[in-house]
Amino acid sequence: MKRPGPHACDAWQMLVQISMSHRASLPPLASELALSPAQCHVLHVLEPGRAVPMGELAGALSCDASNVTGLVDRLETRGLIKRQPSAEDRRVKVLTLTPAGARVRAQLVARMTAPPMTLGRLSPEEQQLLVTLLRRVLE
Amino acid sequence: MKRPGPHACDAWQMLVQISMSHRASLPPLASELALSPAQCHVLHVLEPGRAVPMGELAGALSCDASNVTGLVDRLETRGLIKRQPSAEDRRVKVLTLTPAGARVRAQLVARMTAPPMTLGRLSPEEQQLLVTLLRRVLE
DNA sequence: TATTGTTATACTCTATAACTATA
DNA sequence: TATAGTTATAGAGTATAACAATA
Repeated sequence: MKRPGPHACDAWQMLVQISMSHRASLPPLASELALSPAQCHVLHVLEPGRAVPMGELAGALSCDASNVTGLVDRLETRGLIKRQPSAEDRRVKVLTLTPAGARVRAQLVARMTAPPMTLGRLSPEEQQLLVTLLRRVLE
Repeated sequence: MKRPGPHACDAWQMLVQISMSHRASLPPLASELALSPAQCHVLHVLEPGRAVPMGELAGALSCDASNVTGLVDRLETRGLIKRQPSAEDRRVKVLTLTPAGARVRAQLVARMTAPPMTLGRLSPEEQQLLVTLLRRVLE
């Protein structure tokens, strides 16, 4: 892979700016769904139909495994996710969304991805272009 | 202002994706500087040379004022920021970075905005274009 | 022996409610 | 009377270290 390139810093700096303001927008959004920001992050990682080992979740959240135990406890108590021992390796427990959890996650994603009005400053063609560029950055 | 537009959802969805993965990257980065993610957010808001009232910080973080008190307490104890009563309204306390705080913030911003290799997938011209588009979305 | 997840502990983050000082 | 910030309190988020079960 090539080096990031001359304008990569500028571009990334703005993406970081967006990320930080997105971080600030999460608490009120989470509050509407009676979730914490951390719980939102868990639900965002747990895509419907996917079974995620607890250790993998810890990796996705960049947090300690002991922390995941507590997060999962609370979400499981609320009936949004469930944990089951893995068939192959019985040390592992895999997480899946419950139907209720999938509904809450859908609401979460819908609100989280409601585009801000400022995107309207770009023409449809420019928006399409932005999508194309970001898609390549994300893979 | 116009409505967001047809491709705004796609674009914003990808920006959210970037934001969530950026959220996951913050804990290890913060840890290197012996900070918490919340403290990083405070330092990020406190640009060098700017005096920010505590209430304004609470707004920028979307959190309660009582929470800001604790965050500021700990950062002040570490000598990274200082709070002073405002001259105009003595109920208000304004926050500024100390020289040490400015240095830590500079390190933080430098590491936070180190562009990921994936930006190298775009040509310099495309990176420039991305910068232009994002700048207009950000204002 | 090494690894996955849990528990115990301690500290930080966070909101709510009551309070103080100022306007 | 209203507002900015603090304090007290309680619960959630988080890491470290010790532990249990499994590999």
